[in-house]
Amino acid sequence: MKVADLHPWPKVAEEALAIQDRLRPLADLTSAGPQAVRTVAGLDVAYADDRLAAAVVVLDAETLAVVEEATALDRPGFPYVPGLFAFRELPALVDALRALSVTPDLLVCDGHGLAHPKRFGLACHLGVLTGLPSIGVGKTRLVGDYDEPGDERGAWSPVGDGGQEVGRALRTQTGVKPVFVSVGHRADLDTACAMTLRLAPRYRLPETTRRADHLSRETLRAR
DNA sequence: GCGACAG
DNA sequence: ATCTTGTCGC
Repeated sequence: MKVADLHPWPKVAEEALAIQDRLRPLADLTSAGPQAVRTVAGLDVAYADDRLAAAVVVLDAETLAVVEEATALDRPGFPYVPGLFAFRELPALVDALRALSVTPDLLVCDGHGLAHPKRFGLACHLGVLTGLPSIGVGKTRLVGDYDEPGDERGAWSPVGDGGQEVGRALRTQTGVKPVFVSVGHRADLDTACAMTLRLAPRYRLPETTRRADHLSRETLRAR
């Protein structure tokens, strides 16, 4: 699929923050989620020494069967800084997406979207660059406060920050720690949570990110 | 000054 | 993210 050219890549935090400020207005945080989601893409990155491997796995949203996979190798071009995480993984993720022959209906990122200190996490950034609906599903909280959701699968509680609901702590499996869902681009929070639940019928994390996680690791091993 | 801090 | 043995449970 086609992805817009990346903006000049930042070298230091100051430049990265400026880019987030410039792109933030482009994120669509109010549209209803996509009406017909037939394919969903999961993205993840694995690290080893001074290398990293990005993987994208497209699944049939109905059967969760794999439709297509793509990977890309890269070197970390930016240090890990909470809040600027996207600048570390985006180049490789975009390369992997470009190698895809199909254009997925939704992107499921491992990390946050709106639930970010500047309201522009990886999911928002990737959504803006691709123009595709995207959501963020993180394993741990980055910002905000929340009450522990009920113990049953499907239970959730709002994650509030600065007086607004930036995401939700969603229990995808009974008795298991919740995941943190937030809007990225062109998708509403209800749809994001519904999709996350559909994608996680058996495990805590959605099949999309589980599949992408495995693929990124084996890509690294295969060198 | 003291914590908190996606992956 | 990654470094790592055993252990509890379905």
